[in-house]
Order: sequence, then C-alpha cells, then structure tokens
Amino acid sequence: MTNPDHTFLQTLVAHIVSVARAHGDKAPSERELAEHFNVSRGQVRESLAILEAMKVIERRAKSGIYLTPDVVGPESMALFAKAGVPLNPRHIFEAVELRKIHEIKAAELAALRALPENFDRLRDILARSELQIAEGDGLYGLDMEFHLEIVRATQNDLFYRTCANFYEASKHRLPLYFAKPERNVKSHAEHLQIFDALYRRDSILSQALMNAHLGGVQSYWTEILDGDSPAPDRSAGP
Amino acid sequence: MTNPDHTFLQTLVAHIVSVARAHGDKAPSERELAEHFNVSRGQVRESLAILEAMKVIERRAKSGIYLTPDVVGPESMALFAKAGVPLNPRHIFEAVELRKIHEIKAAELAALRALPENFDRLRDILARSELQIAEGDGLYGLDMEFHLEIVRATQNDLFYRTCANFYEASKHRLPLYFAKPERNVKSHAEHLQIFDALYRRDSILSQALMNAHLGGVQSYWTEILDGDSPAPDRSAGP
DNA sequence: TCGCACAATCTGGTCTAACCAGATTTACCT
DNA sequence: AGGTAAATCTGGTTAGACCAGATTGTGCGA
Repeated sequence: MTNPDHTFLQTLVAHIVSVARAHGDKAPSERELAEHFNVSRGQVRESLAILEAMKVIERRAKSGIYLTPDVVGPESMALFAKAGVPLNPRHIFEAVELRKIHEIKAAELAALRALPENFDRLRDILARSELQIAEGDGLYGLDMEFHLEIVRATQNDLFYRTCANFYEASKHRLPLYFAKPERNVKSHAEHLQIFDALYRRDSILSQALMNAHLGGVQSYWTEILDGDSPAPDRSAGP
Repeated sequence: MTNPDHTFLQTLVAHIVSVARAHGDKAPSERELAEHFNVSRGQVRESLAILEAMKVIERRAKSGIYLTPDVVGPESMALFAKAGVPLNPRHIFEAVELRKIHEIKAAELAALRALPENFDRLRDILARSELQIAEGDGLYGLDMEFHLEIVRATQNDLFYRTCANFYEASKHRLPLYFAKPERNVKSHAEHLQIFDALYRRDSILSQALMNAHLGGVQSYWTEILDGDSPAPDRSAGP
C-alpha cells in the first residue's frame, strides 16, 4: 500500500481517497492521519494545504476534511495518477479529448517554429524507439517524450507545461496500450511520418497526420471504456 | 475567493517575488517571513508548500528558499495575477495564444454539444452585457463569463477547468482592454454573432467567428507589447 | 417515549519552543 | 593570505498547548 517511491503527498491522497470512498465524503481528521503515518500534524497540514489548493479536498474549520466530489482538475490529475488513484471513465475521455485538441494544434505550430534542437531531440527519441521496438519492448515513456517534444517545439512554454500535466496523468495507462507489439510498430511508423512532415515544415500535413494518429488513440479508449461517452454530439437543433 | 488563506498566499508570493527580484533569486527565510507577517512559522510553511507544488519556489533543505526563475505554469498564473505580480510579455503572449487554441475548438464543440442550460446562461450573460454597455460601462468580467460558458458547453469539465485558470489570470488585464467604449460594442456584437452560430449548431461558423473574434484580441496585445513576439514563425526550411 | 437543553468531545486553525544536521558564514590562527 | 575550526543560519520535523465553533452524547423533563 505504501509504495516507497511515493511521495508523502501521494500516499496521503491515496489513503484519504480510499477511506473517503468507503465512509462517505469525510476524510480522517488531521490527528488521525498524523498518527496513521507516524508523522507530525504539521507535516500533514502542509500536504493538506496542497491538496486544498488543488481542490482535491476542502477543509472546513472546526468541522473536518471533505473530499471534493468527482473533481479532477489539470493539477490534480497527475497527482492521482502517480498515487494510483483510478480516474473514472469520464475523466479519461475528457483528458484524451483535450490531448487531441492540444496536439493537433501543436503539430501545426511546431512545423512552423521548431528549432534545430527540437529536431535533434525528436530524432534521438525516434532512434531510441527503434531500439526499443527491435528488442520487443513497448514504447511506454518514449511515446510521451515524442509527443511532448512536439509541444515544446511550439516554443510556447505555457503550452508545454499545460500538456505535461496531462501526460503525467496518462503515463501509468500507457503500458496497457503498448502491450500489443503491433500497436508499437504502428505508432512508431506514424511518429516517423509526423517527424517527416514537421521537418519539411508542412504544417497542414503535420496537423492531419497528428489528427489521424490521435484518432487511433481515441478510438482505442472508446473501445475499452465504451458506452460511457462524456457527451453525445447533438446534431439536431435545440 | 474571499478565503483569507488565499489572501495570505497572495501577499506572501507578492512579497517573496519583490524581495527576490531585488536581492537575486534567494527568498527571505521562513523565520523572516513569519516575523514579517506576524504569523507562525507553520503558517508560512503551509503556504510555501503550496508555492513549491506550483513550482513557484524551490525549498532546499538547510539552505534556503529559491525563486524558480521565470517559470509561470498554468496553476501559478492565476495566483500571480491575483497577487498583482506582473507577467512578462512572453508569458502574456503564450497565454493569449493558448487561449485562442482552446476557444476556437471550444466553439466548434460547443455548437455540437451545448445544452439548453448553456444557451440560457449565454443569453443571460448577453442580456447583462447589453445593460452594461447601455450604461457606458465596460464588459469586464462578462466577457470572461461568456467565453468560459462556451467552454463549459463542450461538456468537458477538464477543459473548462483548464481554461478557467487562464481566464483568472487575464481578468486583471481586462479593464485595460475594455476601457475604450468602441471595443465593448465591437466585442458584444461579435458575441451575439457567435451565440447565433452556436444556437444554430453551425460548428464551422462558430469556429470561424471565434477565430476572428480572438484574432482581434491577439492583435491588440501584439500591438501593446510589440517587438516581443514569443517565437517568430519560420517558414524557411531548417 | 419523545424532545430539548446542556455538557463532553472533536475538529481545524494557530502559535511557541525545541532539536536536528547539513549548508553557510565568520573568525581566528598559522 | 590561506585554511581550518567554530558560530550561525536554514529548512525539516516534532510535541504540546489553547481557541472556538461544530458535532455528538447524555440526561432531564414532559
């Protein structure tokens, strides 16, 4: 339960969520948490302050700590992922959709703005991907690196930081996706195409290829979590 | 909000940034900060934990507190804005660009997914805008409300939360933009057009109108902060 | 038995006072 | 002037205490 790799914040949130899921929305008191983890109350309060800032919990004076129900913001998503707290299907759909929105545009901008260093890094990532696949391993983190590097190539740091949150969150789900060898090969091939388009400064093609590439990812999740679509399109008038 | 805790966080970060800007990158010690604000060290540490989680500062054990240089992430931007910490032009450009990316897509999706309640809220916002303009006042927050409601209409809560951060950050700059009456009238007229397109479920038109609408905003900022573009487009090959 | 008031308990919020051990600075001696 | 040893500073962490409102429990009276 207490993964040694985990930060105290992560183990704390994992514990709080597990308890609150069982007994309702009220988390253990500060004193209980402090005793449970053998740390001081101040220690706990410091972490709780962060969780409150992330809107994961709400602290009501003289009453208790309450789990903010069903709220996953851009900041807390990465934390939940690292803490091993499962996201519900709706949140995953939302994240995937947002990722698609971001990256298609990122590909377009990256084609126009990428610097030599960006291409160098992309080349390096692709080379390592090649090796990984040759050895029969999955892409795992390399996929994330590739996509994030494209966002970085937009030279918009805020854009990069925003996307990094979502990637951190999806990182722990990647092993599942890349478990099948054919998906690795397919992804890598598409990455190569995208790199090519970027390098040729073809923003239209880059965009289109990224759209197709992410379409595959999206339909993968739709398949796995189907019947739980975040919001049906309504083509009819209101 | 009216949370006194947030107020302290804001004053704290404002103080830290002002001092660190002067003496270099090292912030006052916890004990100094505690004395300066007449609060306990624990109180300070709680806020510092949040700032560290936002990557605004870095706490090095037994050494000191250091300002993370020139880093403005999606979480800290709103805080800086509320604390009155000026963002540098590059960050403003980045935020405006990101906003454009988000909202054009939001308009497209909103046209397909908006619920009756979204249209109701939009209508209400537009009605209040009309009044505000009739009285010669600026749109201010109503502009933000309108745009955020469109994002909310995508039914993607994560999308909404992500955008809300950026809006919070730009809120304090709006009075400047809406100081000129003609800009209010123009914005409102465009909002009406956008609403119309959304209501007719015309995602293509909604997208196009939003693009044009935000293009105006973008060029406004380019004008004010010109010569400081975040990254020049490079159409030439690498 | 039901309902209400009072008391005990719990809770977050805040503060003062320590100790630790490494980082930093100061002072002193060669 | 150089280098080393001591004094100081710093974040990290803990224990204990008090406050005042919220919550819960108890017991009395109807």
